[in-house]
Amino acid sequence: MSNAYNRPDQLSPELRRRVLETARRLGYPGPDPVARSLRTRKAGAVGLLLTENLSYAFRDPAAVGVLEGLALACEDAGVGLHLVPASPGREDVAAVHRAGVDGFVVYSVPDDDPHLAAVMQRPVPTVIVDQPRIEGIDRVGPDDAAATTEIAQHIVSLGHRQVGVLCMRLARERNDDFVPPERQSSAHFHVQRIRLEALATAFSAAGVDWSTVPVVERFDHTVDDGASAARQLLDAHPQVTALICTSDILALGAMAEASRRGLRVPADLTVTGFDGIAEAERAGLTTVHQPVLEKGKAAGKLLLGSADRLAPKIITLKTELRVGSTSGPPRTIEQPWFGP
Amino acid sequence: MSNAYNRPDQLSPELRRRVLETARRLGYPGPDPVARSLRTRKAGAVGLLLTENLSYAFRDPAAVGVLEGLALACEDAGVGLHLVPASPGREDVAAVHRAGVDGFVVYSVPDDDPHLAAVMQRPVPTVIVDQPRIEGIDRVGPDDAAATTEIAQHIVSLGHRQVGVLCMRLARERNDDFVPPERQSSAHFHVQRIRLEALATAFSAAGVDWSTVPVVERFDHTVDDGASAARQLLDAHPQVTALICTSDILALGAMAEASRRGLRVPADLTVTGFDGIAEAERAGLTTVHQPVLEKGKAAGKLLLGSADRLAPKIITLKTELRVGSTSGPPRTIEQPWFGP
DNA sequence: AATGCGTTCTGAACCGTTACGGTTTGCTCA
DNA sequence: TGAGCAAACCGTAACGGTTCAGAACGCATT
Repeated sequence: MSNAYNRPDQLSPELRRRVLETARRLGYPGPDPVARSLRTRKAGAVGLLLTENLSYAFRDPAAVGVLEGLALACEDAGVGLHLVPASPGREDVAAVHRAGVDGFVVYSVPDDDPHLAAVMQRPVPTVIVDQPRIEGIDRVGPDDAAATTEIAQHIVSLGHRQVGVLCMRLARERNDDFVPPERQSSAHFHVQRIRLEALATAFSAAGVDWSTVPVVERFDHTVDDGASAARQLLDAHPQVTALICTSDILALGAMAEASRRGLRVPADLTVTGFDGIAEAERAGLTTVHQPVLEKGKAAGKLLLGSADRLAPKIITLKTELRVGSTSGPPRTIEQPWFGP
Repeated sequence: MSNAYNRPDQLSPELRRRVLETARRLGYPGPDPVARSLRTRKAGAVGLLLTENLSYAFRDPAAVGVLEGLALACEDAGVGLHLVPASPGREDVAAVHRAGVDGFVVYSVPDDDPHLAAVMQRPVPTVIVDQPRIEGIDRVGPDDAAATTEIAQHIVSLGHRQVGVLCMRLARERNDDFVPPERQSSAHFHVQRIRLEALATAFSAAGVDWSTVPVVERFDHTVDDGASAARQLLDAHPQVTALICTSDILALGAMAEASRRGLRVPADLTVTGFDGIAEAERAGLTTVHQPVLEKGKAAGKLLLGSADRLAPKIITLKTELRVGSTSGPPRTIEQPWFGP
């Protein structure tokens, strides 16, 4: 039976024909994939865990890039891609347990997420993209600290000393507001924490007191949120000359807000992003480009090829600072009352 | 064992504790999802078949909307979404057979696709989104003929008689060129065929000889392809006053090409789209809006709730003609040599 | 003490497939 | 004619759960 379908060489064409013919007559729909999976111990699918409304996942070009790369790798290997439902609010981990997959790719998840814990319990290989970084688990992502340092030094070298930061979600609890120092250092979203730390280090080295640098956080990740974050920051700190954003999406929002206020970029305000999405490129945004498609592809290949590997593998992706037309020297502050 | 995990009420807390304790000591990773699926005959996932490079699927906002809606429905039901690898070129149908899913959603597939045939052979419920329309199978989608007729009548009533059409892929074989009549009527992509037929009918009724109307096809579905299609059409038929596109993406490309040529929209050229994606809305495109998110959601709900339903269900979505700033009366043709 | 009843616990059957190894068949060659 | 051997065929045992029937047990009632 099985042979007739999967191993034509094991039986004569005549028998095969007969078997298939009667199978058809009996209305046999072909081998059951689940039973096959049980027997062969291969599910033929990789699971993708991302704790995020799928809505946002699909809307964020960087996330789409990763997804696309992963899908490409799966396609090559002929395995399916199983999206595990795990929206931020949901504590129900059953979906992770239920998923019939040969491995998991974890993307953009806070390090204290229960879904992550559930994944780690499953006896299948796991690859983490970007975050969180966990000891002994395969990981693919850029060197966020180095890349962020590069961008910070670019800003510093232009002469900026009054800067502000727009960042993405730092923890599972929503905080659409300024970020106190302890929340920065205890952020559960690893990538954001690393980037903030790198900024702190770089600016401190340049003589800027980091505790005076305003950092505004947004839970959701849309251009509009970037704009509102910029508004909140600039309302409270109109003296800042550069807005460093931890993503291009936020940066695009910041630019929209700048133009709304009549601020010229970069003459009045420098804006930088992170990721290097196409839209940012078109807008001439100064940003750090990272190869998102490659990231997803690498994750898929790593996972699919991870059979009987001993040491965990870490893949660090190349990033590149791309200086666009949104960064320049700070405006000279007119101080007429101190004038000659 | 099983009870300890899934039916705590069936045994004493003491025994449950002991069972779980020894399970942990033995390093038991929890019930195997595949074995469970085999026994319960529920895979806990729905398959999504779309014969398209995932790349394009993710790039097309209309497709993303459908995907998102479907993901939402899956999330609600706590089931996974299994993306079946099936790029256009690939004849390998094994992935469909291998997928451990409780049902399939088929989206944007030509009616002669082998993957579709494979899906139909599987003894699980299937829902088709948009196309192809198949007798006896659940379907969710708009009334393409009616919506297209509406837009055609809009164009006609504005006074246009010299029109051109830009359409998406009509068959599995690539044809980035003008479309002869027989290819139009035999198109394997049902939605495109219906729309072309509706246009033919509407314009014929308005006294336009459809066989003289140029139709240009593009295999890939990007803004750039829309632009190149418009270029090809306008180069050969500079007299057309309206470009009807079967998708917003193509229409956006057409507008880009119009501006490249120095044609004012709508003064010199009317452009219309189809879908009502956000980007089109922003551009003020005259288009037919369809609720893509609802479409995906409806498909998911239909599939998940299709147990023991007898008659196939057809859900027809509301569409709405949205007249924007890209359609207007045709330019008056200057014919100096026939002047008074 | 025997009976009845309700709860907790145990064991075996079953889900549909593939892997494995043993048996049959058919052929060649001494 | 029969040994030797390869190809073709077939039967059976897992894979790891869930389910369900019935055994064992504890307690109250007759």
